[in-house]
Amino acid sequence: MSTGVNLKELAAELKLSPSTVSRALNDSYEISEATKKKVISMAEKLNYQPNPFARSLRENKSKTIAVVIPERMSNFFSKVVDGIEEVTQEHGYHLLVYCTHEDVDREKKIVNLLMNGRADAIVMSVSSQTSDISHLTRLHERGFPLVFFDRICPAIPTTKFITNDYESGFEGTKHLIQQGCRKIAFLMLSKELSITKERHRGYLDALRQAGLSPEPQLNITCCQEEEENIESIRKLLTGPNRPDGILSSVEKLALATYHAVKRTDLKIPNDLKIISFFSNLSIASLLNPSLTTITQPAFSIGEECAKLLIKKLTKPRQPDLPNQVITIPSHITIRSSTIVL
Amino acid sequence: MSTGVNLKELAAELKLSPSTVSRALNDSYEISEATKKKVISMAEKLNYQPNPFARSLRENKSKTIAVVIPERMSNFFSKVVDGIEEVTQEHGYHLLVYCTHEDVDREKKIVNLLMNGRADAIVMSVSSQTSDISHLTRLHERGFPLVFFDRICPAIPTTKFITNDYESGFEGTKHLIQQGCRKIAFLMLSKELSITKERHRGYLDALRQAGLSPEPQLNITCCQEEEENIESIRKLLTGPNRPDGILSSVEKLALATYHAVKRTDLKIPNDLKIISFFSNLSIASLLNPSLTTITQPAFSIGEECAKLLIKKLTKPRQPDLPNQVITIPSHITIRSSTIVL
DNA sequence: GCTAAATACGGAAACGATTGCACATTTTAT
DNA sequence: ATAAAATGTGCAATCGTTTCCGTATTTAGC
Repeated sequence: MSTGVNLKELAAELKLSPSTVSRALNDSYEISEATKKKVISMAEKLNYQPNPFARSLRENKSKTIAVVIPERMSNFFSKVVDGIEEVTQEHGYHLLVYCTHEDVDREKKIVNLLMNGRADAIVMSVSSQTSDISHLTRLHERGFPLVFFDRICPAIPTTKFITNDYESGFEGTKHLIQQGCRKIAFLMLSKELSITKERHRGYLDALRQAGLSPEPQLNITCCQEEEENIESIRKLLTGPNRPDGILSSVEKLALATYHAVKRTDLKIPNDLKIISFFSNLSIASLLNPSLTTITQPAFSIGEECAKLLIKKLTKPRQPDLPNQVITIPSHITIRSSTIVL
Repeated sequence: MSTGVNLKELAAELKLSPSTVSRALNDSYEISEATKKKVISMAEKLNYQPNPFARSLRENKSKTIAVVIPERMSNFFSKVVDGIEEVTQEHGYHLLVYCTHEDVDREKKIVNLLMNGRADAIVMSVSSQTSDISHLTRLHERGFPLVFFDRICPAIPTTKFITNDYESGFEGTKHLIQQGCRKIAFLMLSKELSITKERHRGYLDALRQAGLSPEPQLNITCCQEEEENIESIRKLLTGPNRPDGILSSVEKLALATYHAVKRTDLKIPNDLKIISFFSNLSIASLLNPSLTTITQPAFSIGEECAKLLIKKLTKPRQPDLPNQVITIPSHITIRSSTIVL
């Protein structure tokens, strides 16, 4: 419906051939400065816009990057996408954004759809339900540029961007121990997730280093239903084996914990201390009491993913994306949820 | 790089012509069931994926919808996009998502980029800085399918989806008055915004109905810098003309108000009552005190936008999008920030 | 003054799909 | 038995670019 002029019409108007006009617009050395000027001014006058599909078809690239995330209602993922957009937009790239809602089947469908070349690359964070990664290996084996961030697939030999999950888990736990906690629970979304594994490893090592023995009942695997999570945590908090500290490996479980605590007569931080991976600093300081957070550099992670891909896609003869894990450190901000005054 | 088989190769493999194969895959009546079977099974075997750009070029449609929002870090906009994706995905549509960061220039650039047909339609919420809407009228005049939601352009004759802003502003203010407020401030992002105007109109009418006179100094226009907003609000709260109630027309300003209050020794709800348009229910109830909210049906808004566009784009001879405003009502949830026990 | 190179441009193929038209074969109608 | 219609398939144009060639004109070199 939005049919402006095309190259042929523009050429006819200029009494030139389409090939000349195309070259002029692409600033080819074969075209004289005089005709370049004429072509450009006429193109502007007629508001010529090259058809992106014709170009994509011919050049076999779409100037589009697909972003696949498990949820939109998360400060972390929103910031990552902002970071990606910040650098891709400068280079004229467009962003297709897909949300899996933590559903592997949806993830597979999306990935399979993307195999037809609609996007030149994918940057993704896998769903918490993803254990079979055949759809991703297939994609990668076809040579499709793919980078992971945060929730990565270690088995796929490409570049991954993460934060220092192990250290953060370790330091977070250590902080709780230093504040006097002896029974520390670990909250996670899924055991499959790379981030859970690493953060949990840090948690365990910190416990061991302090001479505390890990208790399996203190590891809580949550689900997608907020209400269900709140109840699981409430039961934990009112049960016989009540923790005195909580390390939450994802943002939403910290909020669930606050909800759960409201249903008990426990007080944070006196009866329970909590620290969480959390990206929404404004909210963290407004919670009551304010939440001690491990803040991931979400925006930077997005930027780095995008920079790498842009380099790969725009420079002439780039090698495959190297199989490496790039770590951008998080930082801990201590607030009231772990400090008894 | 991800070059699978194309139609010609698939046809060669089957010893058929490309046209026959194309028709078979598109379930044309001209092709016998026998060959359809053969073609389909071979297509699956070779994992044939039609090239989306060739198809788009030929059919002059992209199966893509562009979404333009002012920010990603907002529960409201995230939910709207989720709603849009929910219905578009079913119909095989893809979503290009752009964020203007409340910047008109970025908005114009994005809209101009979209004029080349990369997307079949646009669904958008304008930036708070948008007063010149020439880029949008141009788009619409070219016949480009365009729908607005929440922050709409009343001057552009197309379909817009909003919530009952006037009534919500009215009822919210009325609620504050019923709780004893006499000096009610109104917080907004920009006077230009459709939502500000309507919500403010409701606010003014509620004041008048209660015999209260509106005071211009109680209308606070905020900006993009959270810290700056917090300080403006703090000054308001500690100044000589201190309000005893606040109606915040957007989510982020409610949070800024909570921050500002923390810097004073005022107590919510005793010294100050607050109600806000707010979509993150989980957070609203965790704030201290919990926040009385006007909740917009974000997901439904997204769904409705998408349903309308899908109908327009997939049914054969659809008329232009009608010039109408469709209202989906918000609802007020009273919590502690407006109720003195 | 004649060849060689440089300059500036046009013609046409190609990218991968869809589709109007033609055509051969079979079926139906008379 | 023959014309007409129905069926199943192929050829080739088309969508709007880019780019490989080819070529005409000018400039340079000796």
